[in-house]
Amino acid sequence: MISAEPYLKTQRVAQALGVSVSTIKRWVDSGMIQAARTVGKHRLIPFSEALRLAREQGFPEANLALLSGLASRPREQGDAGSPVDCLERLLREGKRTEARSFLQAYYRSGVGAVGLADDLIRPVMERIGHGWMVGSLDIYQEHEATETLTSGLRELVTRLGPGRPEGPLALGATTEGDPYVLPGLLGELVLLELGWRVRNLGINLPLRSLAVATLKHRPRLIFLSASYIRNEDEFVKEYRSFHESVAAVGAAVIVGGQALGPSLRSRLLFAGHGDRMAHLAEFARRFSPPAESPMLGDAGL
Amino acid sequence: MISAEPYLKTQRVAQALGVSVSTIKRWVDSGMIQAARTVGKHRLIPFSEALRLAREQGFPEANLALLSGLASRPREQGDAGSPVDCLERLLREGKRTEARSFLQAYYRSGVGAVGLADDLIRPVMERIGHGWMVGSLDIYQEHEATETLTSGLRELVTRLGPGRPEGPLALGATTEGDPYVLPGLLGELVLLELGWRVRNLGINLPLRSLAVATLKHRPRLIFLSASYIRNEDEFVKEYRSFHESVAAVGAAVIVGGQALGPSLRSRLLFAGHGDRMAHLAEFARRFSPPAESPMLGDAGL
DNA sequence: GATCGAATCGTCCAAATCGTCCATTCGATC
DNA sequence: GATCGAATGGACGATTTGGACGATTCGATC
Repeated sequence: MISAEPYLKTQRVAQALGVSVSTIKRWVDSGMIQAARTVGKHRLIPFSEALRLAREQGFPEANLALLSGLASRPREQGDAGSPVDCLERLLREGKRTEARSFLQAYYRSGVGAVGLADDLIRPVMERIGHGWMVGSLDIYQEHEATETLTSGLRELVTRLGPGRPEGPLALGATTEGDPYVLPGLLGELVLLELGWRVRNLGINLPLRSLAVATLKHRPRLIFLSASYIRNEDEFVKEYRSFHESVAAVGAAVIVGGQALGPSLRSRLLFAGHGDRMAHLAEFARRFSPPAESPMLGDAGL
Repeated sequence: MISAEPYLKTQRVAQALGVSVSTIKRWVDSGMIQAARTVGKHRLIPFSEALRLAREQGFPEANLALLSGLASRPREQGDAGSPVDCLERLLREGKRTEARSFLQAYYRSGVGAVGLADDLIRPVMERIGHGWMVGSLDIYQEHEATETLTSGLRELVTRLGPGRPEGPLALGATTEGDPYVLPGLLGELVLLELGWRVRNLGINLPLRSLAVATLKHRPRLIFLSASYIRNEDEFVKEYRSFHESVAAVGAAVIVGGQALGPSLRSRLLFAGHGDRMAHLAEFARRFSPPAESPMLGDAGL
């Protein structure tokens, strides 16, 4: 269960990040952490800010469990094996609540959205997909696994909040005919964690419509997931038209997904491509705080 | 009614501002917050005061709306008209956070899952769908609206929890080729509220696989939503095979969705049919022992 | 109108945070 | 090796906050 505690005090954040209270206070005062103040001048740090800082600064030993008020979970039954093994087992057995708890506990352990996506969810869903192919799993089990993960990820997305109001904007979408929600959700999570504002337009979106949204919202980044493409030639044609709108507003496109093999990619124009969320994160970092954030100027951390 | 209750109690404000109840009481007593009193000395804090405090503390307004589980908003902007009008406007304008808050506030106002589904979400989505048809809305806006509602509904589902362990089991699914997630989520919400355990197998599920799941989990009820059917004859054939499995475990099937017109329905065997969630609820009540409804209170967030 | 659980009341005190100052540490530079 | 600037961690009294307590009020239900 996700803690309902929305704001953290200095000591909590200090413990979580492994620094002193004084340092947290100084970081807040210098603007590195955006925090509100109580009438009595106490600092209130939004959960999302603490989490963003923890990931951005790359605290490997950050005890993110403290951020959520989550006591370190004792090893329960079923925790044997690697995290991937464990989650796969829970999903196969249809243990939704347990799977969701495990998912969120894993996230809290400090791996961040990228680790969650690339090291846990992706391999698990590959295995489940494989099990479905070879017949050891029924379709409904694959559906149920997706449903469970979707539910857990949406909870995390909601928890991370709408993003920083002044953060750069990213649009996310999945191509027409593509029914896979998980990549879009994971992308949203990754970018939220990096301080972006994200509008995830969901699955099965025609590129024409994504172009309209691009012109209207003028994002700095667009992440497009394509796990399935009905007609490649038609897709390429629509993509080129779409890319004109993108160029018009100066946005960057990063594409991903199994459907975009090398041959197809060679016919498209985009700023980045990646199979993993790590690629998306790396890419986004180059685009996120270059101009406006004074926080990186003083600290070469 | 959504627009009643112009005052907030101490606890609400405390949660919204991220401080304790004691602090709110002290602030009111010291005059920092102007508040009225009931005859029994309870503090009544005008929403505008809470809003002012939130601004002074430096929190974005959206946070306040989200965290206070807002049952009422000031009439400043946007709340004019019926709840349907209001939610439609928020969705059209892409105000996700506000729309989600509104959705949840509406639910908390006591209408229950059935009222939420039939009186708010269904008409709103009909309007949005209509706007898309006539071209006043782009596809991405329809997608975004669905995305927003999905997110809000999932949050409610998660909070209603996995259902009572001893409650009767229901399976939910949406037919193959049907991409609409909302009916399934609403059905899940309705049944959870009635004390059922629910396994929602999600969209785009072949009936063959639903049959397998039925044999394995042996539910008492199956709710099947069909907004789109590719091939009616094939569907009828598969449905009959599916219904054998259903009969084998003694489950009841209730079907719904636009795709199931009268002519098609006459060819199918089911225990119930309904266009509205009220039908599903009524039907489910007959199949489950009288259960107290675990309506979600204000303590959810 | 009577009843009952949940929320709030007022009051109290321990605990946490405030701002400030200073010693220490760590690189970079001279 | 010495020096300097920047960042950190800890200590100080003053202030603010959070939680506990029994009594009271609210609100929903019968």
